[in-house]
Amino acid sequence: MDKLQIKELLNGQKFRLTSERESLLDVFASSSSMLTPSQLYELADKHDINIGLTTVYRLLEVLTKVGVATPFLVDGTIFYAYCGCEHHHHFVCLSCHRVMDIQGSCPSFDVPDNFRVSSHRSDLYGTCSDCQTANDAGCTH
Amino acid sequence: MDKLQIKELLNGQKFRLTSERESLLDVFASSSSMLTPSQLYELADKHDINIGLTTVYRLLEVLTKVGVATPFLVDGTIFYAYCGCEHHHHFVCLSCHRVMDIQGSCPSFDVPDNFRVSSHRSDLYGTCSDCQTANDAGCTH
DNA sequence: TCAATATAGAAAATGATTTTCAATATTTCC
DNA sequence: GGAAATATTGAAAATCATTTTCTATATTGA
Repeated sequence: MDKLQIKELLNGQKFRLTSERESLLDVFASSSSMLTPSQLYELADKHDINIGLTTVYRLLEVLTKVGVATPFLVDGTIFYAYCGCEHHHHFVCLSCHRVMDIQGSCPSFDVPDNFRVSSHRSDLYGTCSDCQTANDAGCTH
Repeated sequence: MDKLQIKELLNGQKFRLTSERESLLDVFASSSSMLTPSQLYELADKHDINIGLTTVYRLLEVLTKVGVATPFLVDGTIFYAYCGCEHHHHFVCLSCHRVMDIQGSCPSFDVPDNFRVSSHRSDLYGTCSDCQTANDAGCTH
Protein backbone atom coordinates (compact mmCIF):
# COMPACT_ATOMS: atom_id res chain seq x y z
CA MET A 1 0.00 0.00 0.00
CA ASP A 2 1.54 3.29 -1.03
CA LYS A 3 1.27 6.64 0.59
CA LEU A 4 -1.31 7.94 -1.83
CA GLN A 5 -3.67 5.13 -0.95
CA ILE A 6 -3.22 5.81 2.75
CA LYS A 7 -3.84 9.48 2.14
CA GLU A 8 -7.06 8.64 0.38
CA LEU A 9 -8.13 6.31 3.16
CA LEU A 10 -7.56 9.10 5.65
CA ASN A 11 -9.25 11.73 3.51
CA GLY A 12 -12.22 9.43 3.23
CA GLN A 13 -12.80 10.02 6.92
CA LYS A 14 -11.92 13.71 6.86
CA PHE A 15 -8.45 13.08 8.22
CA ARG A 16 -5.46 14.82 6.73
CA LEU A 17 -2.06 13.45 5.93
CA THR A 18 -0.01 16.41 7.08
CA SER A 19 3.73 16.66 6.69
CA GLU A 20 4.13 15.71 10.35
CA ARG A 21 2.01 12.62 9.90
CA GLU A 22 3.76 11.73 6.68
CA SER A 23 7.16 11.84 8.34
CA LEU A 24 5.94 9.72 11.23
CA LEU A 25 4.28 7.30 8.85
CA ASP A 26 7.56 6.80 7.00
CA VAL A 27 9.27 5.87 10.24
CA PHE A 28 6.39 3.68 11.34
CA ALA A 29 6.14 1.86 8.03
CA SER A 30 9.86 1.20 7.90
CA SER A 31 9.81 -0.61 11.23
CA SER A 32 9.14 -4.31 11.16
CA SER A 33 8.31 -4.29 14.86
CA MET A 34 5.25 -3.32 16.76
CA LEU A 35 5.87 -0.15 18.73
CA THR A 36 4.33 1.70 21.62
CA PRO A 37 3.48 5.35 20.95
CA SER A 38 6.51 6.35 23.01
CA GLN A 39 8.75 4.00 21.09
CA LEU A 40 7.59 5.47 17.79
CA TYR A 41 8.14 8.93 19.20
CA GLU A 42 11.71 8.06 20.14
CA LEU A 43 12.39 6.25 16.90
CA ALA A 44 11.28 9.31 14.98
CA ASP A 45 13.52 11.38 17.20
CA LYS A 46 16.51 9.28 16.18
CA HIS A 47 15.69 10.12 12.58
CA ASP A 48 15.72 13.81 13.55
CA ILE A 49 12.00 13.96 13.17
CA ASN A 50 10.76 15.90 16.15
CA ILE A 51 7.03 15.59 16.43
CA GLY A 52 5.05 15.92 19.63
CA LEU A 53 4.01 12.79 21.45
CA THR A 54 0.39 13.86 21.24
CA THR A 55 0.66 13.89 17.48
CA VAL A 56 2.06 10.37 17.57
CA TYR A 57 -0.95 9.23 19.56
CA ARG A 58 -3.26 10.91 17.12
CA LEU A 59 -1.58 9.41 14.08
CA LEU A 60 -1.83 5.91 15.52
CA GLU A 61 -5.45 6.55 16.35
CA VAL A 62 -6.41 7.56 12.83
CA LEU A 63 -4.27 4.87 11.22
CA THR A 64 -6.01 2.30 13.38
CA LYS A 65 -9.37 3.66 12.31
CA VAL A 66 -8.57 3.22 8.66
CA GLY A 67 -6.94 -0.17 9.23
CA VAL A 68 -3.36 0.74 8.46
CA ALA A 69 -2.19 0.23 12.03
CA THR A 70 -3.09 -2.78 14.15
CA PRO A 71 -2.98 -2.70 17.94
CA PHE A 72 -1.52 -5.60 19.89
CA LEU A 73 -1.84 -6.20 23.59
CA VAL A 74 1.21 -8.00 24.91
CA ASP A 75 1.85 -8.37 28.63
CA GLY A 76 -0.45 -5.49 29.41
CA THR A 77 1.24 -3.11 27.00
CA ILE A 78 -0.39 -1.79 23.86
CA PHE A 79 1.74 -1.83 20.73
CA TYR A 80 0.94 -0.85 17.17
CA ALA A 81 2.18 -2.47 14.01
CA TYR A 82 2.05 -1.03 10.53
CA CYS A 83 -0.05 -3.25 8.31
CA GLY A 84 -0.01 -2.14 4.75
CA CYS A 85 -2.20 -4.92 3.50
CA GLU A 86 -5.66 -5.95 4.58
CA HIS A 87 -4.51 -9.29 5.87
CA HIS A 88 -5.45 -10.00 9.45
CA HIS A 89 -3.02 -12.76 10.33
CA HIS A 90 0.22 -12.06 12.09
CA PHE A 91 3.10 -13.76 13.75
CA VAL A 92 4.36 -11.77 16.71
CA CYS A 93 7.79 -12.52 18.10
CA LEU A 94 7.53 -12.07 21.85
CA SER A 95 11.27 -11.58 22.06
CA CYS A 96 12.07 -8.90 19.47
CA HIS A 97 8.50 -7.70 18.88
CA ARG A 98 8.74 -8.13 15.15
CA VAL A 99 5.40 -8.66 13.46
CA MET A 100 5.19 -10.64 10.27
CA ASP A 101 2.29 -11.23 7.97
CA ILE A 102 1.66 -14.91 7.59
CA GLN A 103 -0.02 -16.93 4.93
CA GLY A 104 -2.98 -19.11 5.63
CA SER A 105 -6.59 -19.11 4.76
CA CYS A 106 -9.04 -17.55 7.16
CA PRO A 107 -10.50 -20.22 9.40
CA SER A 108 -14.17 -20.93 9.06
CA PHE A 109 -15.98 -20.68 12.32
CA ASP A 110 -19.39 -21.93 13.31
CA VAL A 111 -21.07 -18.66 14.09
CA PRO A 112 -24.86 -18.62 14.30
CA ASP A 113 -26.51 -17.15 11.23
CA ASN A 114 -28.02 -14.31 13.18
CA PHE A 115 -24.66 -13.06 14.39
CA ARG A 116 -23.01 -10.40 12.31
CA VAL A 117 -19.24 -10.70 12.12
CA SER A 118 -17.59 -7.40 11.26
CA SER A 119 -13.96 -8.39 11.66
CA HIS A 120 -11.67 -11.08 12.86
CA ARG A 121 -8.12 -11.45 14.06
CA SER A 122 -5.87 -14.49 14.00
CA ASP A 123 -2.54 -13.93 15.64
CA LEU A 124 0.28 -16.30 16.44
CA TYR A 125 2.74 -15.61 19.23
CA GLY A 126 6.13 -17.16 19.67
CA THR A 127 9.80 -16.75 18.92
CA CYS A 128 11.21 -16.01 15.49
CA SER A 129 14.19 -17.87 14.13
CA ASP A 130 16.62 -15.03 14.78
CA CYS A 131 15.67 -14.81 18.42
CA GLN A 132 15.88 -18.54 18.90
CA THR A 133 19.38 -18.51 17.46
CA ALA A 134 20.30 -15.58 19.68
CA ASN A 135 18.89 -17.34 22.73
CA ASP A 136 20.72 -20.53 21.92
CA ALA A 137 23.95 -18.61 21.52
CA GLY A 138 23.46 -16.91 24.86
CA CYS A 139 22.47 -20.13 26.53
CA THR A 140 25.07 -21.48 28.92
CA HIS A 141 24.15 -25.14 29.22
CA MET B 1 -13.44 -26.19 34.70
CA ASP B 2 -14.31 -26.29 38.38
CA LYS B 3 -12.89 -24.31 41.21
CA LEU B 4 -10.64 -27.09 42.42
CA GLN B 5 -8.92 -27.25 39.06
CA ILE B 6 -8.39 -23.51 39.06
CA LYS B 7 -7.04 -23.70 42.59
CA GLU B 8 -4.55 -26.32 41.49
CA LEU B 9 -3.55 -24.29 38.46
CA LEU B 10 -2.86 -21.35 40.75
CA ASN B 11 -1.07 -23.43 43.36
CA GLY B 12 1.13 -24.79 40.61
CA GLN B 13 2.58 -21.31 40.30
CA LYS B 14 2.66 -20.61 44.05
CA PHE B 15 -0.48 -18.51 43.86
CA ARG B 16 -3.21 -18.97 46.45
CA LEU B 17 -6.94 -19.06 46.00
CA THR B 18 -7.91 -17.03 49.03
CA SER B 19 -11.48 -16.44 50.10
CA GLU B 20 -11.34 -12.97 48.56
CA ARG B 21 -10.17 -14.38 45.25
CA GLU B 22 -12.72 -17.15 45.37
CA SER B 23 -15.57 -14.68 45.86
CA LEU B 24 -14.32 -12.54 43.01
CA LEU B 25 -13.84 -15.58 40.81
CA ASP B 26 -17.46 -16.58 41.36
CA VAL B 27 -18.62 -13.19 40.17
CA PHE B 28 -16.21 -13.19 37.26
CA ALA B 29 -17.11 -16.69 36.12
CA SER B 30 -20.82 -15.96 36.27
CA SER B 31 -20.50 -13.05 33.87
CA SER B 32 -20.78 -13.82 30.19
CA SER B 33 -19.22 -10.47 29.31
CA MET B 34 -15.70 -9.28 29.23
CA LEU B 35 -15.10 -6.78 32.03
CA THR B 36 -12.58 -4.13 32.92
CA PRO B 37 -11.02 -4.46 36.38
CA SER B 38 -13.20 -1.59 37.54
CA GLN B 39 -16.31 -3.21 36.13
CA LEU B 40 -15.55 -6.45 37.94
CA TYR B 41 -14.93 -4.46 41.11
CA GLU B 42 -18.32 -2.80 40.81
CA LEU B 43 -20.10 -5.99 39.85
CA ALA B 44 -18.70 -7.67 42.95
CA ASP B 45 -19.84 -4.68 44.95
CA LYS B 46 -23.38 -5.21 43.72
CA HIS B 47 -23.17 -8.75 45.09
CA ASP B 48 -22.10 -7.28 48.44
CA ILE B 49 -18.61 -8.55 47.90
CA ASN B 50 -16.34 -5.73 48.92
CA ILE B 51 -12.84 -6.44 47.82
CA GLY B 52 -10.20 -3.83 47.10
CA LEU B 53 -9.59 -2.79 43.52
CA THR B 54 -5.95 -3.73 43.86
CA THR B 55 -6.99 -7.27 44.68
CA VAL B 56 -9.16 -7.34 41.58
CA TYR B 57 -6.17 -6.34 39.48
CA ARG B 58 -4.07 -9.02 41.12
CA LEU B 59 -6.69 -11.72 40.61
CA LEU B 60 -7.01 -10.91 36.91
CA GLU B 61 -3.24 -10.94 36.62
CA VAL B 62 -2.83 -14.41 38.08
CA LEU B 63 -5.86 -15.79 36.25
CA THR B 64 -4.38 -14.53 33.01
CA LYS B 65 -1.09 -16.19 33.84
CA VAL B 66 -2.73 -19.56 34.30
CA GLY B 67 -4.96 -19.08 31.27
CA VAL B 68 -8.31 -18.80 33.03
CA ALA B 69 -8.78 -15.15 32.07
CA THR B 70 -8.22 -13.78 28.59
CA PRO B 71 -7.51 -10.12 27.94
CA PHE B 72 -9.20 -8.30 25.07
CA LEU B 73 -8.25 -4.93 23.69
CA VAL B 74 -11.32 -3.16 22.32
CA ASP B 75 -11.24 0.50 21.38
CA GLY B 76 -8.19 1.10 23.50
CA THR B 77 -9.71 -0.45 26.60
CA ILE B 78 -8.49 -3.67 28.17
CA PHE B 79 -11.20 -6.14 29.17
CA TYR B 80 -10.94 -9.61 30.66
CA ALA B 81 -13.18 -12.56 29.98
CA TYR B 82 -13.43 -15.71 32.02
CA CYS B 83 -12.45 -18.69 29.89
CA GLY B 84 -12.94 -21.93 31.69
CA CYS B 85 -11.82 -24.04 28.79
CA GLU B 86 -8.57 -24.02 26.91
CA HIS B 87 -10.20 -22.96 23.66
CA HIS B 88 -8.74 -19.88 22.11
CA HIS B 89 -11.51 -18.81 19.77
CA HIS B 90 -14.06 -16.23 20.75
CA PHE B 91 -16.85 -14.16 19.39
CA VAL B 92 -16.94 -10.73 20.97
CA CYS B 93 -20.07 -8.65 20.68
CA LEU B 94 -18.93 -5.06 20.32
CA SER B 95 -22.31 -3.85 21.51
CA CYS B 96 -22.95 -5.74 24.76
CA HIS B 97 -19.40 -7.05 25.31
CA ARG B 98 -20.52 -10.62 25.66
CA VAL B 99 -17.86 -13.14 24.81
CA MET B 100 -18.81 -16.54 23.48
CA ASP B 101 -16.67 -19.54 22.75
CA ILE B 102 -17.07 -20.58 19.19
CA GLN B 103 -16.53 -23.84 17.42
CA GLY B 104 -14.12 -24.20 14.60
CA SER B 105 -10.86 -25.92 13.99
CA CYS B 106 -7.67 -24.02 14.54
CA PRO B 107 -6.47 -22.59 11.26
CA SER B 108 -3.25 -23.95 9.88
CA PHE B 109 -0.80 -21.25 9.06
CA ASP B 110 2.32 -21.30 6.97
CA VAL B 111 4.88 -20.49 9.59
CA PRO B 112 8.52 -21.20 8.79
CA ASP B 113 9.83 -24.37 10.44
CA ASN B 114 12.36 -22.45 12.45
CA PHE B 115 9.74 -20.29 14.14
CA ARG B 116 8.40 -21.50 17.43
CA VAL B 117 4.73 -20.80 17.98
CA SER B 118 3.82 -20.77 21.65
CA SER B 119 0.21 -19.63 21.40
CA HIS B 120 -2.39 -18.30 19.06
CA ARG B 121 -5.59 -16.34 19.22
CA SER B 122 -8.48 -16.27 16.79
CA ASP B 123 -11.16 -13.78 17.69
CA LEU B 124 -14.24 -12.65 15.83
CA TYR B 125 -15.81 -9.27 16.45
CA GLY B 126 -19.30 -8.21 15.58
CA THR B 127 -22.84 -7.96 16.86
CA CYS B 128 -24.71 -10.77 18.54
CA SER B 129 -28.29 -11.58 17.61
CA ASP B 130 -29.75 -9.96 20.72
CA CYS B 131 -28.02 -6.68 20.04
CA GLN B 132 -29.03 -6.69 16.40
CA THR B 133 -32.63 -7.15 17.42
CA ALA B 134 -32.31 -4.40 19.99
CA ASN B 135 -30.74 -2.08 17.44
CA ASP B 136 -33.41 -2.82 14.88
CA ALA B 137 -36.10 -2.15 17.46
CA GLY B 138 -34.52 1.16 18.39
CA CYS B 139 -34.07 2.12 14.79
CA THR B 140 -36.39 4.86 13.61
CA HIS B 141 -36.30 4.53 9.86
C1' DT C 1 5.34 -24.03 66.55
C1' DC C 2 8.52 -21.29 63.94
C1' DA C 3 10.08 -19.50 59.73
C1' DA C 4 9.18 -18.40 55.14
C1' DT C 5 6.08 -16.92 51.81
C1' DA C 6 1.85 -14.98 49.79
C1' DT C 7 -1.99 -11.89 50.18
C1' DA C 8 -5.19 -7.80 51.34
C1' DG C 9 -6.04 -3.20 51.25
C1' DA C 10 -5.37 1.70 51.49
C1' DA C 11 -2.57 5.29 49.99
C1' DA C 12 0.83 7.08 47.14
C1' DA C 13 3.30 6.97 43.00
C1' DT C 14 3.74 6.13 38.38
C1' DG C 15 2.64 5.77 33.66
C1' DA C 16 -0.27 6.11 29.77
C1' DT C 17 -3.60 8.56 27.38
C1' DT C 18 -6.74 12.34 26.63
C1' DT C 19 -8.24 16.99 26.91
C1' DT C 20 -7.63 21.80 26.48
C1' DC C 21 -6.48 25.76 24.03
C1' DA C 22 -4.21 29.07 21.20
C1' DA C 23 -1.70 29.19 17.02
C1' DT C 24 -1.21 27.42 12.48
C1' DA C 25 -2.28 25.02 8.39
C1' DT C 26 -5.41 23.08 5.02
C1' DT C 27 -9.57 22.60 2.52
C1' DT C 28 -13.95 24.43 0.62
C1' DC C 29 -16.54 27.27 -1.69
C1' DC C 30 -17.58 31.69 -3.68
C1' DG D 1 -7.47 34.42 -5.05
C1' DG D 2 -9.61 35.04 -0.65
C1' DA D 3 -12.69 34.41 3.13
C1' DA D 4 -14.94 30.91 6.11
C1' DA D 5 -14.96 26.44 7.89
C1' DT D 6 -12.48 22.65 9.40
C1' DA D 7 -8.50 19.93 10.93
C1' DT D 8 -3.99 19.75 13.06
C1' DT D 9 -0.10 20.83 16.09
C1' DG D 10 2.15 20.84 20.42
C1' DA D 11 2.76 22.07 25.17
C1' DA D 12 0.61 21.88 29.46
C1' DA D 13 -2.79 20.22 32.36
C1' DA D 14 -5.99 16.89 33.52
C1' DT D 15 -7.58 12.39 33.74
C1' DC D 16 -7.63 7.59 33.94
C1' DA D 17 -5.48 3.08 34.54
C1' DT D 18 -2.20 0.45 36.77
C1' DT D 19 1.56 -0.53 39.89
C1' DT D 20 4.17 0.09 43.98
C1' DT D 21 4.68 0.60 48.78
C1' DC D 22 3.98 -0.78 53.25
C1' DT D 23 1.88 -2.84 57.24
C1' DA D 24 -1.08 -6.24 58.95
C1' DT D 25 -2.76 -10.73 58.27
C1' DA D 26 -3.10 -15.25 56.62
C1' DT D 27 -1.27 -19.47 54.80
C1' DT D 28 2.11 -22.98 53.92
C1' DG D 29 5.95 -26.00 55.01
C1' DA D 30 9.55 -27.87 57.74
